[in-house]
Amino acid sequence: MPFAVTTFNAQPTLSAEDEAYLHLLDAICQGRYRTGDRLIAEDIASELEMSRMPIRGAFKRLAAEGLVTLRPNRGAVVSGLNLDQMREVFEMRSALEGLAIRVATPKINERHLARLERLLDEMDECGDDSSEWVVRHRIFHEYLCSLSERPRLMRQISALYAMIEPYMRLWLKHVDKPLSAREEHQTLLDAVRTGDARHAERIVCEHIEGTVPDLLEFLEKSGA
Amino acid sequence: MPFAVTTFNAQPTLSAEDEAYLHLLDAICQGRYRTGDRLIAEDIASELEMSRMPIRGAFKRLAAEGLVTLRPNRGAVVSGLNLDQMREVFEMRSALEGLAIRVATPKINERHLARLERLLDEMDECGDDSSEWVVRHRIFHEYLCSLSERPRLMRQISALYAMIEPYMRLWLKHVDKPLSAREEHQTLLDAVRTGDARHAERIVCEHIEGTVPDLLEFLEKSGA
DNA sequence: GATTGTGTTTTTGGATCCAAAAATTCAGGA
DNA sequence: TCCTGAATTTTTGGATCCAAAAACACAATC
Repeated sequence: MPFAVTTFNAQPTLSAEDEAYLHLLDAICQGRYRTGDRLIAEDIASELEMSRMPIRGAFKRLAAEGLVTLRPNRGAVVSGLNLDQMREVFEMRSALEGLAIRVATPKINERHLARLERLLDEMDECGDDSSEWVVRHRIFHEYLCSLSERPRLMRQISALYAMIEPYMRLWLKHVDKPLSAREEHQTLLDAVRTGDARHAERIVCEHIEGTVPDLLEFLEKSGA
Repeated sequence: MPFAVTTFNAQPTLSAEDEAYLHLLDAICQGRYRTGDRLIAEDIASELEMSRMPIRGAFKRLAAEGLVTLRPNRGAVVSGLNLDQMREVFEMRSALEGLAIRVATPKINERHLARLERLLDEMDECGDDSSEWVVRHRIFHEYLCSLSERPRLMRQISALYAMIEPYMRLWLKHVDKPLSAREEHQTLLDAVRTGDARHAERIVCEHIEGTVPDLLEFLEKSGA
């Protein structure tokens, strides 16, 4: 039984805690659990058919990422972001994605660019399904950042994106996404293509910070 | 018993897990646990006179911060940083502290500046005690960053500093700290004083990135 | 009707227990 | 002597158990 085994067990049977973590992460990102919701370990445990223990572990991980808040003896609640915190997260995203793109730019070749173009096309292709657009938008940004080959930086960027994802979803469900979206991303790719790292960095920063006012205005009106 | 109580219990009896976390964080930052050391939950549990459970929680928190690595079924080891990872952490520090200082600059008044000057003096005062200098250096940087009033950004910066602290300690124990240190920090404060946020940002970035080559060279030679 | 106090239920944090995985030891063979 | 591999010991991840804290319900009082 030489190599068939490894080919088969491609999924290395993720632990109960991983399963719980993924489940909760997904539910929060999709907005199934909302800001302020209390997460009751026991309920989730029986829902996933495991004991309360791995759930506790998952809570801690989520708390470390800032997605839930852990009050001593009072359990976990979904954190959510108020307007100030939202601004803060976008500022951090801007700084870190800027860095990622700056580092990535000199490493990017034609193959990468072709793939990035394709990811942009795929964003366009999802038409009115704004939820799907958010998913693909994230994939585009994360793939671009990943070309920096900075794992720790990547993890941080992903964590930040997870926090804003439910709000992005909410926003784009209720307003049309700015027509400039495709254009902006295209501009970004063009900047990357020229190989001017600092320039590309500036473009992402502007791109990210540019969406903040509109998003905040929407959230303010919808009384989040 | 109106107010005496609250005055008394200023320390809200931190949980077993918090205690474990703080103990381990301290031990790692001080270099008492070294890169690659296996952390055996049971040993630490009996050392701190508690069960293995809160230790496991602390491991998870440390893993989320990147200070330890958790291999499935094979426990926790102190992560440490190789040269590439070191570079990455400094890049991230540069981006995030740059952001913090940029946000902080317009909020800084004379009182803050006086305090910052005093913190610089305190760094000078510790003479040859390089370990103490590292502590005060961190306090200076973190106080300056904290003036940005961005809690999430602060936590991230602290986590990054925790990772490099043992190496800073090692470095400054074996080489004299650059005489330019005081000068550089003074330049930074001067920049902040002018109120030019972007300029101050550039100065911190240069300050942080400037220490990387020397530190890396030292670590390379000492074969870390 | 609002408020306070008390007794009950829920939920949490931590301890202990157990099975499975990994490390370690050690005996036998090249 | 140096490998190899089975038996033993550690160590881990998860389940269950228990005491203490918090939430809840509800009756008595103002």
